[in-house]
Amino acid sequence: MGTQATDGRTSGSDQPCRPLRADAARNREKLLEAATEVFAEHGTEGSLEEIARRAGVGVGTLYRHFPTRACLVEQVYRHSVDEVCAAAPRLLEQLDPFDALATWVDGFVGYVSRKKGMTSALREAMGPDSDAIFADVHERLEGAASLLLGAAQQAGMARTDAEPLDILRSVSGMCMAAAASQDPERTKRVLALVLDGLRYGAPAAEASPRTENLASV
Amino acid sequence: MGTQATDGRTSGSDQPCRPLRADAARNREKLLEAATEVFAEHGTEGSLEEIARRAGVGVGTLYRHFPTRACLVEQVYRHSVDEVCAAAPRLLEQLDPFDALATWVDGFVGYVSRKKGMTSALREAMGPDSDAIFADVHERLEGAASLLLGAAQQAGMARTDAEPLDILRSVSGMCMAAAASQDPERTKRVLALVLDGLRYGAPAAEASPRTENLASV
DNA sequence: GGACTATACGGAGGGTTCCTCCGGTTGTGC
DNA sequence: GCACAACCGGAGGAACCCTCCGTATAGTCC
Repeated sequence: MGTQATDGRTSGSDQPCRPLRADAARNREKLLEAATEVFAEHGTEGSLEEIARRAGVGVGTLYRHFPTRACLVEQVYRHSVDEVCAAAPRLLEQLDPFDALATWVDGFVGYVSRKKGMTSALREAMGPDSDAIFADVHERLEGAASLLLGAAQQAGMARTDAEPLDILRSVSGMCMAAAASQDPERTKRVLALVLDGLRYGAPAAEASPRTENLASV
Repeated sequence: MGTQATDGRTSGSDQPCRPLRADAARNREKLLEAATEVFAEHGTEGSLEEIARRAGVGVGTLYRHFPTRACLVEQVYRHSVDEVCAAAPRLLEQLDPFDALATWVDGFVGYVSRKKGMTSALREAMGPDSDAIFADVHERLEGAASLLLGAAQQAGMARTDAEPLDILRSVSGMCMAAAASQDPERTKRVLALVLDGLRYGAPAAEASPRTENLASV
């Protein structure tokens, strides 16, 4: 559930201040989860009191951890990215390289749709400061994609002329378009298409499409 | 002040229902103006009560005319487009073709910066229905630009290989970038640059840049 | 194990905004 | 000039925002 890299303080500053007290850390985690839910349902404008309620915590606690709505949005966003990135090496241990890639991409779709209004909310609230966040996130996502694609390529299960950014771009682009047309079925179809395209022309090609067996969203 | 094409009912449906009563029409207009102001100042999330207050009208009246925030945003948006489009032929009567074009583009800058958060607010609130609005608006804007550019080209005052969409795209793109960098001076400079570029290579070229005398925003 | 303190918690409360509802007012057609 | 449909205003209940402070507890030192 929790990712190992998320027990930092509220802000991005990495000053070595004393770690959170146990109960505080617990509540922080619960708040983050509740906020993820609420933002997914109602967008970034969802009620903060609702979030506190779902986390089983008073509003005061919420405000102490995240003094600002933007601050909360940022942390939820980072948390979401953490999870996606952390999944990459884990999947690689459990599945064969191509399936790992396919499953990861499926998770990435979830990430993209969850982050829906977050980026614009962040950009609006933090101005130019947001650039640093996005740059960081971008880099980490590319790293994860690179890891998986590289493995699939080395195993001869993905064409060698594809690049990590190709995947990120095409998938996130697809999600935007699909979100606009409100059609989850289409998302699935196009996703399968991209993945098959990725495999097409790979050295070890017995390219019978079998991208159906994704864990569905 | 009012544009001739704006006395329609609240929604986009063009059913020929009886015209608004005189006082209602007045109030509608006042509300639209107030909303334009408030949205420009505080974005699409500006207070509705504040809008009613500025229009010198009760909230009830506001809600009767515009049952939904999205509805109000849409009308303000359309109203804004109406004004920009209606200005084109008028300018063409009053000024020489190139000055008309330059002045219009200057007004267009105002429009772009005013519409700041509106498009995303609309898209969010109305989903796929918003596409029709944007298509319509897009077409009308291109029509206006085409009228002015055509005239300038015929008069030999603008290069002939430019197209209306070039202007719309470059100017609105410029505005976004400029808005991000919070620098109105830069906007002016870049705008002058675009306009001079438009004139460069025109048949009747005594191309001494004189794009300074724009009515400033 | 017990006591002490920095840290964290909860929720009451004052202010703002949202939206609805209905009694009173006014424009319009006859 | 009259009657009525159309319109107006703003009170009021609900939801939300954010702050503040008395209370509870985790961590530490003896």
